[in-house]
Amino acid sequence: MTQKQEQLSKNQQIVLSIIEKAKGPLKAYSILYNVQKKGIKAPLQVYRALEKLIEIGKIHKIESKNAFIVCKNSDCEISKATAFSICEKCEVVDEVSNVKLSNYLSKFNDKKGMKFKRFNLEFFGLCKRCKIK
Amino acid sequence: MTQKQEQLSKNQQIVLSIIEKAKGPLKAYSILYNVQKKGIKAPLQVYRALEKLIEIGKIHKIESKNAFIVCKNSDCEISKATAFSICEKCEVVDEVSNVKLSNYLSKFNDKKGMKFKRFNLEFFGLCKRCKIK
DNA sequence: CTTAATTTGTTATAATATAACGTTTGTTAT
DNA sequence: ATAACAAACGTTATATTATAACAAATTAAG
Ligand SMILES: [Zn+2]
Ligand SMILES: [Zn+2]
Ligand SMILES: [Zn+2]
Ligand SMILES: [Zn+2]
Repeated sequence: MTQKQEQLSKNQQIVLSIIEKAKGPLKAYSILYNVQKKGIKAPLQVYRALEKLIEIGKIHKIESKNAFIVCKNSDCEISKATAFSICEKCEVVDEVSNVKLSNYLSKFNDKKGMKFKRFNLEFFGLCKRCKIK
Repeated sequence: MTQKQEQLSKNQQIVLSIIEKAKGPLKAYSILYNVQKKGIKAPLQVYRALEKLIEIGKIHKIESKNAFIVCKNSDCEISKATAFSICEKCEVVDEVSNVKLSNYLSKFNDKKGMKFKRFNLEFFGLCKRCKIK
């Protein structure tokens, strides 16, 4: 009987729950400070948990910010197709869930004969709130 | 009489020429080692040049690799719309130049009322050479 | 139980990037 | 030309992000 549902380890659970509670992306060392009371003492423990959580699609890394955010789309086809909107002023980040966009990019083919397995897209601009001000 | 063509400073020229000569993306400290014979001694001198070169669209940052590559599309509308293909095996990086893709993404609108000014897209996969092996 | 794989704990260090300061150089307008 | 301003420079120190290396503990499977 194959275990389909990945079982998270203790550290993985701790790190995930911090990221889930956060309103926006968290940086690795900010996560570290937040979990030190729970027994996680070293950066590596955080980074290892992050690595696994990304791998199984529970969280994503916002590359332009070196920060980590929970996946809001039931695990994004295991992180193969990710898109985010990022406000350049207030830094609010939101995961873009648009099937058309996702399909368009997933089907996109390079002229050079390269077959893409994965993409990450980051949009930048001003969010509704910041536009008004 | 307004100076339309940006004139690069000495350090900016040095850093740009290193990046232009490179076959792929270069990391900041690798650039630093390469230019130490030319009088640039400190990381900040490199980072400042990189910042300006990005701003004027001469180079781009590959966010997932923390590396810098020359723009191959006559300065990419001043870096407002960038896309790259990245081989996960040999790490070769290529700038994707596709007008349809660029238009599609430039016109993409968020449901949340956010107007995007800029995007960066990174595709991952195996390049032609690496697929064969 | 045994073996292999994963996860953990720990120390140290590598790699990436910016703060703060004062100086120099380049541009613009008088 | 020179005063005023902005941009670029040089330098030192430090902050931030991430991984190497190794041993111990835990878990999953046969
Ligand atoms: Zn997601
Ligand atoms: Zn905002
Ligand atoms: Zn370009
Ligand atoms: Zn390749």
